[in-house]
Amino acid sequence: MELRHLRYFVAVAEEMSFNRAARRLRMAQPPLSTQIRQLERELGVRLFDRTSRGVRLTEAGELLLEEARRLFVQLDQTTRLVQRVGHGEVGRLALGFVPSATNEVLPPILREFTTRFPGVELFLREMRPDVVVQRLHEQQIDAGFLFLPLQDAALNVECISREPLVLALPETHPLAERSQVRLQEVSDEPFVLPARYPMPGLYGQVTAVCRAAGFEPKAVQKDVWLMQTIVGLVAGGIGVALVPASVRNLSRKGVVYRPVQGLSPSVELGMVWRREARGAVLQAFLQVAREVSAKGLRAGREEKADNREVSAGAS
Amino acid sequence: MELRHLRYFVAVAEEMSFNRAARRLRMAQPPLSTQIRQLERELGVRLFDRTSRGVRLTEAGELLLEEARRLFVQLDQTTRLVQRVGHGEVGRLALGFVPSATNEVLPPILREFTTRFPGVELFLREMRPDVVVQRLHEQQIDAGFLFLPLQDAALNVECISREPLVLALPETHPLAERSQVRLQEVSDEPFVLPARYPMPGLYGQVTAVCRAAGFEPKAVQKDVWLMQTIVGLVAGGIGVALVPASVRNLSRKGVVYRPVQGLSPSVELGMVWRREARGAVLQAFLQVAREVSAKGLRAGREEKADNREVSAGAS
DNA sequence: TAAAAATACTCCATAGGTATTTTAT
DNA sequence: ATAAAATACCTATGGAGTATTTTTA
Repeated sequence: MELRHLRYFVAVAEEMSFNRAARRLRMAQPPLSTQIRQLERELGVRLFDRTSRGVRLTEAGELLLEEARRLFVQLDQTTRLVQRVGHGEVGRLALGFVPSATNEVLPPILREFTTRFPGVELFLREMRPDVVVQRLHEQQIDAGFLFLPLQDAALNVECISREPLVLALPETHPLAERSQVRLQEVSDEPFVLPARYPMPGLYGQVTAVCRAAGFEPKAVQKDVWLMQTIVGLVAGGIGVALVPASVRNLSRKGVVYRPVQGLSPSVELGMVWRREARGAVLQAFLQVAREVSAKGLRAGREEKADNREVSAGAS
Repeated sequence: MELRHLRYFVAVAEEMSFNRAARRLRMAQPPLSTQIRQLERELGVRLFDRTSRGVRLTEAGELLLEEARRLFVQLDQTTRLVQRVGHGEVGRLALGFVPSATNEVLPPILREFTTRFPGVELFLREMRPDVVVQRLHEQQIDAGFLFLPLQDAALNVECISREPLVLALPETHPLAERSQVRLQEVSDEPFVLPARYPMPGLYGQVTAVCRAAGFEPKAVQKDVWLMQTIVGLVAGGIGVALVPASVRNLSRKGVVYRPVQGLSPSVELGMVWRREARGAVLQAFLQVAREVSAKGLRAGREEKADNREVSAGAS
């Protein structure tokens, strides 16, 4: 039996006539008769009583009509749902990310994604970057956000935002007067340093930048996990810190942020997922993230251009 | 989409391989690939992730697999049920009959039918013969049992049992001594006569038989509806009556039944149904009734043969 | 490189069309 | 006599087969 048989059967049953049904099905009457006979033969049951003016359903036919309609409804619903799932419009998505991702990057992505894919159930979990990688391998999360670099053959990585480090100073600090500083000027200051994980990440960026400026940062406090904590310590006058520009969004009282002269936007927040992952929901999310991020990076470049002008004016 | 596509899809999903699935489906691998691609294209969704060792279902595929299986189960149940209904194994059947039908004819038919078609819901209703005809036309009942003759162009009639009239006598009646009587011997007796309906029926039989014997029955009581009442009146000594032989099954105290010499089994109980009725349940019932009745008639002939011998011995 | 799926083509089974007959009112 | 379905026969779409290439782990 094929769906064709049932479609034809329903048409004949509804039209109460082979001729009219054939017209409705855009086909000739004889092949329609043939197909219905095939169906009757396969079932071993007469479905219609043929009279000289049209046809009438038998009891078995009445039953089959009901069931066939139900079946087509079910099939229709199934196709719609399969399509929605296939297009990533329905499903679930688990994300793991370092808290800093919520400063600038994640909110607009999530806003756009939940708007465009309201059928997707989101599971959001903040976690340390090494845990992000671990959970990805364990398939506990579908994608993650953390500071680059990251190398893992099983994972795909895409830079989703790029920003410079800025210097966080206690507002009472002499350099707070300045609109811009050079890194060498803080080479002897005590530094509050971010946590080291089994990966370069932000700590690597900070130390690399300092080394490039010709000094090793003196840690007054290290392995601080949250940016919020870092700027809190800075506000307390414990020391200074190099933090991603987006941390300014925290706008902590008692702390000022100053651009560092000659520092390129080198802090990259990356989006990470399993290389072999194929889920449509994930693909849809990646796509949305890319689009939003493209806007963000464009805005970032414009901002950076503004900065240059400002700094040029100030210098 | 055709069921073929879903069948193939389920096979591939279950085998996790186009090659194995093709083998299971007794077909070559390329056309299988083609059909699956057709399905994917029609749905606009990838159902499998192809790898170099086999395939894996996508999320959409997982969903479709579940739904397709459910759909096939539903289809299977539907076909079975349609077949049962088509063969008259499931359904309902309403019968109307004159009370006399329960003396001999109906019980074995019903016993056989309910045994062979336990899925059929029976509605039984005793009614006057004219009401049987009326209810048939109104489609309130599917078949009826009543005394013949009956002519109605819209109805089919089949004789289901044939029996002679016998003479019911009060046990105190002089003729009760005899093992057999001639009809002329009761030509002056008062008769209890059955009811006349707008049809010949039993009343017609009785009067016809008497007229053939050369007299008109003197009615002491007429229009009696139930055989039970007739024999009750006979037991009360009110008169005699001619009743179908099967009435002897009532075995009313105070009444004896005597065969009437030379009387052929001319009382026919008929099975009646609408000529255009096509219901499978009805057809099945008619068939069973015919089979049982055939046995009954055979038994009847044997009994009659026995009677002849007895009467021959007694004469 | 080896196993699996995709592609390119060929063929034939059968769905569908045309002409006609049969059937039932 | 007429309207509808069945039958007979023909056509051609597309499902399935064979040989080969492409892909990916």
